[in-house]
Amino acid sequence: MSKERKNTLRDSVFESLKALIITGQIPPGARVTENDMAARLNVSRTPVREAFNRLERDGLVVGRPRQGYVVTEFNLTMFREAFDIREMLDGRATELAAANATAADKARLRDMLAECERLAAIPDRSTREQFEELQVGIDLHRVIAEIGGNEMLHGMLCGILDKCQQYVWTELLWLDEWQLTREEHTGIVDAICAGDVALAGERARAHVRGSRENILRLLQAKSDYQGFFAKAS
Amino acid sequence: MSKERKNTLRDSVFESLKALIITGQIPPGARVTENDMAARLNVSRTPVREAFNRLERDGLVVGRPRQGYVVTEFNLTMFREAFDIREMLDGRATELAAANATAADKARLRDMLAECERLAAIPDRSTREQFEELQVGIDLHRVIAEIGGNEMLHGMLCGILDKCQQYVWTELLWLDEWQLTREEHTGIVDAICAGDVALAGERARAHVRGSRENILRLLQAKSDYQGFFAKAS
DNA sequence: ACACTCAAAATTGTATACAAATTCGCATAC
DNA sequence: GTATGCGAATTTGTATACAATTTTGAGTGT
Repeated sequence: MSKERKNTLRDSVFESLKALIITGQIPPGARVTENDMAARLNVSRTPVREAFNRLERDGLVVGRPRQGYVVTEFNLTMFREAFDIREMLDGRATELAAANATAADKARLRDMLAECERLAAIPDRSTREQFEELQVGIDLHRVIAEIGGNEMLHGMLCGILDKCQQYVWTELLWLDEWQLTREEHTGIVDAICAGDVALAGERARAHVRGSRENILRLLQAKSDYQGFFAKAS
Repeated sequence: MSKERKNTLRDSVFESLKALIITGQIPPGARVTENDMAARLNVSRTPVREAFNRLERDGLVVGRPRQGYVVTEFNLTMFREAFDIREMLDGRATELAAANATAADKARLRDMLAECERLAAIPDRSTREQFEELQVGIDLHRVIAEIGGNEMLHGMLCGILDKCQQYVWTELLWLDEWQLTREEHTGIVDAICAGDVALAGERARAHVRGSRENILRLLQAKSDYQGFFAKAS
């Protein structure tokens, strides 16, 4: 049991599995069985099974009756769907954040930006440090949604961001574009701090659109992306 | 086992419980235990337990460790949150439907409108028939999202609509306003059939906004709504 | 060499047994 | 009469046993 963040085994198994999937350590298309995971995490099948249920509900795995579970494979269509939704949710959440952010909230966002800059300034950084910057950058959006105050919206956006994180990290994408991402994040936080609701929302939406187009362009530039993306079923 | 729509007990238990909750037969705030439900549905605790997990993930029940589950209580804040999100999702889904609907899709929507009209024309209709009209009216939105083609958006909207259906039906609301609802639904379907993306989206958003304001007004007119709505925690 | 059959293995679906934690009530002390 | 403490009952958390179904592969017949 490498991670035990929650009280119940079910929750810790869920978090462990989600992390393994989102970070690509268990790649899309990989078959995962209850027994394997139970043995790997030193627990019985029961909590593993319940974790699988939640993962399936979150769209991270798909399971067919009596045939086992497979980490969700994604194709360009699903990618576009996710980013289309994320544009709406992220835009709205950012508007709410601009309307509601307290001084403490603003400081928290600035701290996260500073952490990104710090990680970016490390020369010849490792994959681990690159992943951390990606993580903080995505967490920024989660925190913005939290600040916005709509709990339901926050929860939905977190689910979408999990998928986006998996997409991006599994493909190890756009390492040269992170500078642009940091600038856009700064612009969003600036607008939130200024309390400019419309500007913050539009910058967030533009940021998501830009990320989507950027990633799509890079994916199509990769001649072998067919190997990563599942064939459309 | 009154309903067995799926292959697995877990799914049928989930559907049964969801129906009981959405229709208010198990009201918000009611305590539900695994043993009770297992006995009531003549199954063991295991499938009941897994159904509870999914219900909790969908926000229909809340469970605290070793304390049991309670049907989610809702307050005005959560109501506003849900309708705020629904306005976005429903609007976008309707735009997509207007862009993608085939002739068969359009016929299907028209059929659903006709069914609403038929149910509305019944004189002195029973609660059962009123519920059916509500059901078809909400299913109309589900079908529109399905036609839109964004699977992820469809799934998210269905979850929100479950909550909205519970809100509305539990409160037995706005029986006199159904005529207006039918007219708005007709306007939405008309725009979809005409392929007018912008108009369809705007009509859908206006419809959701109108429903929200309408329900809020009626709720606040009820002097005793405090008895139905939980105190803000 | 290929196809077909059947049995065994793998895997999930369900039930049940037990453990741990919380809640509730009753008895007792003051 | 009230408060406190302890134990029984309730309820979920976890593990394990068994059932049902699908897949796989070996073996045989042509």
